[in-house]
Parts: sequence; C-alpha cells; structure tokens
Amino acid sequence: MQGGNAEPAADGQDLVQIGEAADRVGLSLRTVRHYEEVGLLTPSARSPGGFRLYSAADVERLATLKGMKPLGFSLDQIRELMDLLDRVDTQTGTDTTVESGLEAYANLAAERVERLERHLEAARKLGDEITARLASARERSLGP
Amino acid sequence: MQGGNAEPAADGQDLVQIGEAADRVGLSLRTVRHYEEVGLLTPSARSPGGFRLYSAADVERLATLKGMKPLGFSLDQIRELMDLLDRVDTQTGTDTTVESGLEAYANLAAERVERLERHLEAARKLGDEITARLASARERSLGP
DNA sequence: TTGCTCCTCACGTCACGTGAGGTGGC
DNA sequence: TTGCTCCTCACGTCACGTGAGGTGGC
Repeated sequence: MQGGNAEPAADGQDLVQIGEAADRVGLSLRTVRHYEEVGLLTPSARSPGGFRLYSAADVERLATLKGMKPLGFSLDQIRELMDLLDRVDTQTGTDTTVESGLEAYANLAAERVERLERHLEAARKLGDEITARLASARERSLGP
Repeated sequence: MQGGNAEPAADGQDLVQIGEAADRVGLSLRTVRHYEEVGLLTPSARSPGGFRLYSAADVERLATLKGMKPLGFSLDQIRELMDLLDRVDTQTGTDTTVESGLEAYANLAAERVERLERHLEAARKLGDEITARLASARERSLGP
C-alpha cells in the first residue's frame, strides 16, 4: 500500500512528501521545488534519504503562494509581500517601514484588480465576437 | 520637426514607421518585431532604407493582437485563431474545419473568462486581506 | 554635422517544463 | 526484486527585455 505518505512523527507533526503537498494545493512538483530555489518556501524537514518533508504550515504557505499568482506579482514581489505580512503580524509597536511597504502592496494589488477587470471585459468581448462571426458565417451559408 | 512620420504615398495609403504603430496600439517595439518573427504580422512595406512601414490595416491588426492577450492564449494559438477568423469571413458555403475550429476557440475563450473571474475574485480577497492585516496591526499598536 | 528613429544580431530573464540518470523505502 | 516516489543537474521554452554596434533620412 502507498497510503502511508503521511509520517506521524513522535512530536505529533504530520509531515508529507512533496507529491502529497503539491497535490493538495494544486501545484506541480517543479513549481514547488522552484519556490524553494528562489527562497519562497523551504520544507520544514528532510527524510534521512533526502526527501523533502512538508508540515501542515508549509502546505498552507504553499496554498497562500498559489493564491497570490492571480495578482501577477513576480516571485520576488511575492516573497517581499509575504515577508511584510509575517512581520506586521508579529510587530510590537509601530514599524513604519513595514506599514508603508504593505500600503504600497495594497495599492499595487488594487491596480492589478483593475487590470484584471479590464482583461475580463476584453476577454468577454472577444469570446462574443468569435461566436458572432461564426454565427454570421453560418447564416450566410444558409442563404437569406 | 519630426511630425512627418506618416508617409502619404502616391496611392493614398498612409504608412507609419514602427514607432508610430507601436505607440498607437500601446505595444513595445520589441513586441511588434517579435510578432513579425513568429509570423503574426508582417508590415505591408519597407522603406528603401529597410524601415518597416505599417498600413492602417496593419495597425488595426496589431490592436486586435494586443486585445487578445488577456485571453492568455499562446502566440501560436492567436495566430491560428486570427487565421480562422480571416477564413470564416471570406468563406463561401460551409467549411466544417474552420467552423469547428472556431467553436473550439469559443469554448476555450469561455474557459479563460471563467478563469479570469476566479482570478479577479482571488485578487480582490488578497487586496482586502492585505488592507485588513495592516489595519489590525495599526489598531494593536494604538492599544485597545 | 547633429539628432532622432530605425536596423539586425544575440544574449538575458522569468517561471517554470522536461528529460537524464540515479536513489529511497515500503 | 518490483514499483512508485523522490533526488539533483541541466538544458529547453515562451514572450519578450536589453544592450551592442551600425545605418537611414530629415
């Protein structure tokens, strides 16, 4: 059987191999490894044989990373944004650098949302036009 | 003066250089040249010195190409789609190959529209979350 | 002659995809 | 031993970006 992917460790942490992790969030193995290459997410552990082992928190972070892709940020930007979010949550007092950084990203996100809205409208029109041109060709071939 | 970019030719065609063409549709020079490299649009003419010259129809086609980008098709797909659209309009009688091809692209476009809708929603949520996390950090630093 | 636009290579970049060749561990 | 999952290179791909070095044409 191969259902034993999850490794209930002595400390109660459930660790999964890369395949399980990638499956759960819907990313390719290559993408998950690439995220590690560029410093977005290093798995919490490795097996004695060198297999990457992901904790539940790791998997959750992967899902967050995947969720950020629609914004169209570069991986560098995503790394910086995740970093700012981590820091703003554990912040004691006021960190102006973090806060103004986050504000900048909030504005960027708003711009991306507007761009997505325009793209969506453009895509709808194009879909409609394809259908329309197809329909009018069919009408023509049927005669008036 | 440099306003003499447009070249009113003897046959009444207005031809513009690549800079004008790119400016009007909002593409980079490199992109316009790249579209030529991959066979999406070859300019109608060249000046004696080798400068690319675009007709009004060329510029219009460039605009159409740009408008297709939000759909997320590959340039190969865009080329095929443009080809099918050209053929369906000049079609005499019924061309099943063209029509079923266009139907396939209409379906693909519909899928892309749905994906864009999901992306838009995800992007909105993320924008909101950034703002929320920032706001709650600011509240915390002000005290209860 | 100056200044701007354009030309053709050709290498770089970003986010991965895709094998090649090999090993882990049930 | 078989079978599946995983490993590390490392080159390929797509849609351009970005110089380098040179020329056109007002």
